[in-house]
Amino acid sequence: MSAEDPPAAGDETTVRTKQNFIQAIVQQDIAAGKNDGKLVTRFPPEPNGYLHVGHAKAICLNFGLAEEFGGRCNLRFDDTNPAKEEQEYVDSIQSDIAWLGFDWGGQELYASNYFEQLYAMAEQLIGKGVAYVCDLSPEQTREYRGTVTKVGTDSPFRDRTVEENLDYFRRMRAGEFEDGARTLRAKIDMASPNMNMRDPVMYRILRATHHRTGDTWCVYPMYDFAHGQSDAIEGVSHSLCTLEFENHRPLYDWFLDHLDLRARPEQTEFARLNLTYTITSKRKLLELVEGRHVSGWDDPRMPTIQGLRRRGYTPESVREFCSRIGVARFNSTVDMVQLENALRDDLNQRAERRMAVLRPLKVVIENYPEDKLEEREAINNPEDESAGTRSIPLTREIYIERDDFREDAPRKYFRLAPDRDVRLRYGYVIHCNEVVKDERGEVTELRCTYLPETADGQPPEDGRKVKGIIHWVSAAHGVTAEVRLYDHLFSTPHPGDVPEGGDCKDNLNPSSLEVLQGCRLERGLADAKPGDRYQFERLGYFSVDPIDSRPDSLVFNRAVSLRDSWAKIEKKGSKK
RNA sequence: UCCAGAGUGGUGUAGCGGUAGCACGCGAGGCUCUGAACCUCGAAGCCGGGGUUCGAAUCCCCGCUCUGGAUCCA
Repeated sequence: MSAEDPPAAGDETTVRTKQNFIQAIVQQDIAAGKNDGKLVTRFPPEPNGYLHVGHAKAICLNFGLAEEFGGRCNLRFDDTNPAKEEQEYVDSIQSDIAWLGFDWGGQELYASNYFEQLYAMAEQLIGKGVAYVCDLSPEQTREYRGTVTKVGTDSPFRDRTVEENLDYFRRMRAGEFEDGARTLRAKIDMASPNMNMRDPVMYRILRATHHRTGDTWCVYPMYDFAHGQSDAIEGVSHSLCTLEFENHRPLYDWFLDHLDLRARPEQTEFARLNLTYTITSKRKLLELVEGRHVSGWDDPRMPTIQGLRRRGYTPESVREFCSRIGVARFNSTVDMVQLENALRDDLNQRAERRMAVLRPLKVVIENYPEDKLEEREAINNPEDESAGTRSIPLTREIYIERDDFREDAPRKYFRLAPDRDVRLRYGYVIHCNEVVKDERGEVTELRCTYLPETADGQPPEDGRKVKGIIHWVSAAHGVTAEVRLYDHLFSTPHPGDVPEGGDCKDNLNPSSLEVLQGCRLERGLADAKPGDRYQFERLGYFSVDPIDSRPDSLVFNRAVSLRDSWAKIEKKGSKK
């Protein structure tokens, strides 16, 4: 580059990297020397369900920040409610995070690790006179709390002495009282406009076997009493959570203020991810699984990490998606095509091309000798020369896609039709002479002739223009497989928007799954291994189902179709 | 009704007092042995009203709308 050259548009010195508001906060805090200039974040799932794409956003945020600023991100299971939590979920969550490509240092943490310390903190607050044991029943507690518009009423047990509270709390731990008989509450303000500050419960009595601590405890801390202190214990500097915890921040800070903790984590909230045509609610996803509307948490139609994984998504594409959608404080719904495009962009670069005919229609090339077999050279990936080439056999009888033939070709349709031409990808131009039908009038076979001079992309001698190019598979050499096509799980963009008494399940898309048998794949695909991904030319990206596929009966999942501008044209035409 | 938060093209996101940018989507064209990819061009936006200022998406005030908040859930 000569000295006169203007700086390139992408010049690093001229482009300020765009950052989201949390990156900005972190950068400022580090510059200001907060937490000795060290960033520590955490991802704190409750092990009571499978992770979904919304969690992926939080994971990418927390782990991504740690990577970017040379900090650390802890994986901490928020396991303070033994009634709901299970080891199975712990395992799946770890597997999902690892799949996404993040590293928590091999050492997962648990809020339950801190039960003893949290208990001591509770006694400390009792000692300070800011926590008390309350004998109100759950129902009474609710009544005394008031409503959003009506202030609460002080509990009659609010003014017990420190000694009395300590005694009761120790006996709670010792198991002297029934489940639900007493609670430990923070003495804050029953008239606070923030409901979370109306003497929130810190501990409840609950006899349930905990997945880690077994039966050693019968009192368990509530989320609010566990989360901030767990952050502090771990030296977390930035505690990122979703918007619905905004009203909890004063309480988060209150506990920290009243305990003598060295570290001072800071909670910042961001908007959770919503995606069109699906739901990101653990509860509702569970309903779909339990109601058998899907085959399981890993059904390829599910927005769970396991579902995306099985469908054929790459971890890179999910991370790229998370980076594209950004992070903000505004509740928003991201268009599903964003996710799909992230996958397309990734696989377009990396996936090898193959030919596959999903709905086969036999074509006999009448002037092609029966015993003739040509090996045609095909490019494995036009985006990556190093992927090389392969050879595919061409014979007299082949299969083409039913959709690539129309008896009555609409305007602008430039594939095969009676007395029309089309090019076989990597092969010759063929001309359709005759349409063979069965007694029901259904097209069963096409009789065609090929133009020998049109090999290697050469045009027909008579100057005819052939615009259409279609994929095909030799009838004698293809392998048969099952292919599963997926569409949106819900038929409406905002399935959660339902009228009173409605249910998002009313919006389920009845044709979200289409199973195709007898698909014909190019011969080399016989060796495809579970999880392998390919672009089936002109169709989309497909991967071998890791659960149901067998070497002798392959099952492919369509992860995402290719963009289809013909479908768009046709749709537009039919509207007019 | 009370508290908290948020409103920038269709969607998502930058901008932090000085000509409103990016991505996807959309439209038009080009290229192409994938109607893909790629390239070019284009349409489209600061919730409303007042103020402060030479100058406001940005600061102030008043509205409007949306989201969240009453589990011994997280």
